[in-house]
Amino acid sequence: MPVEKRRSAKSRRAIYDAALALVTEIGYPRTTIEGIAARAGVGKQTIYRWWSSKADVLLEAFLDLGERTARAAGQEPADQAIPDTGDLAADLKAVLRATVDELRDPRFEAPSRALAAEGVVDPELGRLIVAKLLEPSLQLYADRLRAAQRAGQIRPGIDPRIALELFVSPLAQRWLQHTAPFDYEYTDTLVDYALYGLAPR
Amino acid sequence: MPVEKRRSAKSRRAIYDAALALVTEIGYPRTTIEGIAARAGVGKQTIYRWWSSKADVLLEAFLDLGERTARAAGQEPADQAIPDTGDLAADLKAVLRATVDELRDPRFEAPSRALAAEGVVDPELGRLIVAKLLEPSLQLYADRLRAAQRAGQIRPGIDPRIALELFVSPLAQRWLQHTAPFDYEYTDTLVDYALYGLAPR
Amino acid sequence: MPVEKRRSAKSRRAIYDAALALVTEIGYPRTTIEGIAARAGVGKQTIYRWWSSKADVLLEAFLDLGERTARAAGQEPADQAIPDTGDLAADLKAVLRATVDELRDPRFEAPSRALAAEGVVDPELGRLIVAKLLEPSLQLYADRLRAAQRAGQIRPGIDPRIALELFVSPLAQRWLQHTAPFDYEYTDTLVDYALYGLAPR
Amino acid sequence: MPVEKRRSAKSRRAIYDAALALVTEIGYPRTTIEGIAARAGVGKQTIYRWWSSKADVLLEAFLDLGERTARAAGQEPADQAIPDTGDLAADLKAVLRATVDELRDPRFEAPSRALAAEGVVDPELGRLIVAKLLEPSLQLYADRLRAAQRAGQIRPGIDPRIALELFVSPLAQRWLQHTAPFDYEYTDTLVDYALYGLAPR
DNA sequence: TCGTAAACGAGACGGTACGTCGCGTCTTTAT
DNA sequence: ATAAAGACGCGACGTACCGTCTCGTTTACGA
Repeated sequence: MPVEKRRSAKSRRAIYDAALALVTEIGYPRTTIEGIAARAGVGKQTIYRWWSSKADVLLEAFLDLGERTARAAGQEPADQAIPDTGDLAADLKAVLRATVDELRDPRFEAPSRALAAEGVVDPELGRLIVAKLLEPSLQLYADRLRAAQRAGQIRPGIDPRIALELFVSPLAQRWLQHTAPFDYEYTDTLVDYALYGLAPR
Repeated sequence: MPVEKRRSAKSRRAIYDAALALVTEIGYPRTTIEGIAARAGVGKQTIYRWWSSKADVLLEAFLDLGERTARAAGQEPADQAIPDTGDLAADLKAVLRATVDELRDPRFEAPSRALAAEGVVDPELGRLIVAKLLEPSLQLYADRLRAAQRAGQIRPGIDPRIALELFVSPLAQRWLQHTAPFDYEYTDTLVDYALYGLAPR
Repeated sequence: MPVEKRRSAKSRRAIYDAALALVTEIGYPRTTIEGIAARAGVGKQTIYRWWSSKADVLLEAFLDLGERTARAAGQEPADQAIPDTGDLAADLKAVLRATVDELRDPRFEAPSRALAAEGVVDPELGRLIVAKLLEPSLQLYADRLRAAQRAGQIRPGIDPRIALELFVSPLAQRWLQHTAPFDYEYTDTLVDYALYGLAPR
Repeated sequence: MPVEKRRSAKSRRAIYDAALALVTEIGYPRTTIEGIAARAGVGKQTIYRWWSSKADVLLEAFLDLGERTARAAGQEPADQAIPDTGDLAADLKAVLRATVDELRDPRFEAPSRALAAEGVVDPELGRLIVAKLLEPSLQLYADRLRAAQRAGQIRPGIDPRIALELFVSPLAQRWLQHTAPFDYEYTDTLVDYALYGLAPR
């Protein structure tokens, strides 16, 4: 990357930090590029030079936050996977409980809501979010479901990419719209319903 | 409503039409109150007098659109319900297919995406949207599921308010994020998975 | 003027005052439209709405200053003329001495230098300055010279519009370029040279 | 000049050419240092290293242009003088006609107007312009007038430094403000008026 | 003859001001 | 008397240049 060579790492850090802080403190709509630049002690042009929009800055800042958090948790970015203890229901419940915790973390809450909202309305950004943020996680679910399928714990005809939506989408939806309690009991229930269905057996 | 007495029905109509048209034509972010006023041939103050924000205008315009559309389809606003032919799967599939059609209608697409996005980020608006737009529909699903429960087609312990999320949320999520095909085959599959679960029976 | 009816007199006054003050205090190049707006307690748009450029603001402010100054001196704007005591040389010397005083007044100095400079480089503005600022004064000189011509104090073939340049232009030029002393002695000399020529009589 | 030893002659040429071309093509205010650097194929720092401002560059570029033009006309830079045929009026008229031609040359017009304007507003630059650009020419007029004085063609008491302003300043003023025709007839008239005065003899 | 230090091109950087857009409020004009 | 029309103070937009500051890369010197 000869183009990026001259890029100032210090400015980039400061911009990420400022963007995340502002979104958390005053909310996404009241966060402005001027505000980010001022808080980061950076010229506006330095932002416009490398990012195309407020949402773009936030997306990268958020991805960076994710990486740093993961690294701080001792994980290499690559070796993430859903545990496979042999008990599919337990494994899924555990992961969803962790997701609940994460979505409630105030450092994540504001930026990810903002990105979700913006992605709904800006198709280009939406595609980026799906590709960089969502897809990797969904892939992990799909992998785990396929393993369960091989182990005979899931019916052979089931499409894992659709199956995972049965618990992932309701969770996302409740979080986005805070329509109802958002807790471990809920996610546990979701897994049970999804695995065993609604109809009598 | 004595306060609303003096309100001009003609202006209101013009404002609704302008708002919906602009959101469809140029998108929500580029739709402005000034633009709506100009297009409606109305003073800005007339908008500010009755609505508190761009989103507020759009929400009411959209509710009005829904009512007019329903009325045009010959239904009284009150007697909407999910059909009950006795075959739960078939009934749900039919309703979801109709939902797919509606969400694809360009007249609905732009405004409802805009509202969904704005609601994620603006809690006050989010509450309004849930209450006025979503809740009524969800109630219909819950009613139908309860009927099925009474008929023994759904296990007794199942909570209908969670159960309905198994097919409604994935649908909503795919539509918001256009992550994958959005068609009848998909909704049919969703109903099957939800009713009969993923695990072998 | 139906268009100007809505114009705020208070803002206009504040803008004129701010513009003149800033040009005097920090100089024309460092005077900015933002600065004027801030000092006047006015939105930038209010300036851009009514004037096309910084120079345009300053020209009008300066014309206004001239009018107010004249009115404060008790004169009606219309009845300005060069005195005619019968002694042409004395009359011209008196007027030029007054001009020297005015050009040295710090309230006039900065704005008029700025306008002169800008007019040299911006033809449109230059035309305005000549028409509104210079031409009226030059006309007075021409009138006085014509009267002298009728009285036989100036040769019949002389073109008054060129003749007046013999003393007016050197004065202006010295002022603009401060090349040399700028005082009563100088202007008196100018009048003598111009009236009686350089060659022996 | 040990300091200037390493200075690149090629860059200097390119910068002069770019500066003059840009001022002519797009005008002084829209000419920028970045623009000059880009057009000259030179880094900005190379300009900042040797000149202190846009005006400074232009002044040197213009002086250089003058030297090159004079050299191209076959003259040594030093032996410029106003001809002395014994007929003062004729000599002055001839020189002023040449000045008219030069001031109309488009290669000179734009840069010299720009410098004149900037010099009015920037005292430091104004002093430089007077010293390097104007003073030498004025000195030639003063010399010629003194010679005429010695020859008895000008009254003994006349101050040549003021006398020359009678025709030089009006010419400069008309050119700066294009208030009126700028031609041979005008300059001839100026010389006549200046030499023989306005009053009857 | 070859290092080495300068000058160089390129262009990122922290800034300031630009001229525009839209906000929400307030005032005027014309029904 | 009630709106439309639109001026107002304000704040942010995205852009253009400013003058400073690294970056490698020539380039010409003097050791």
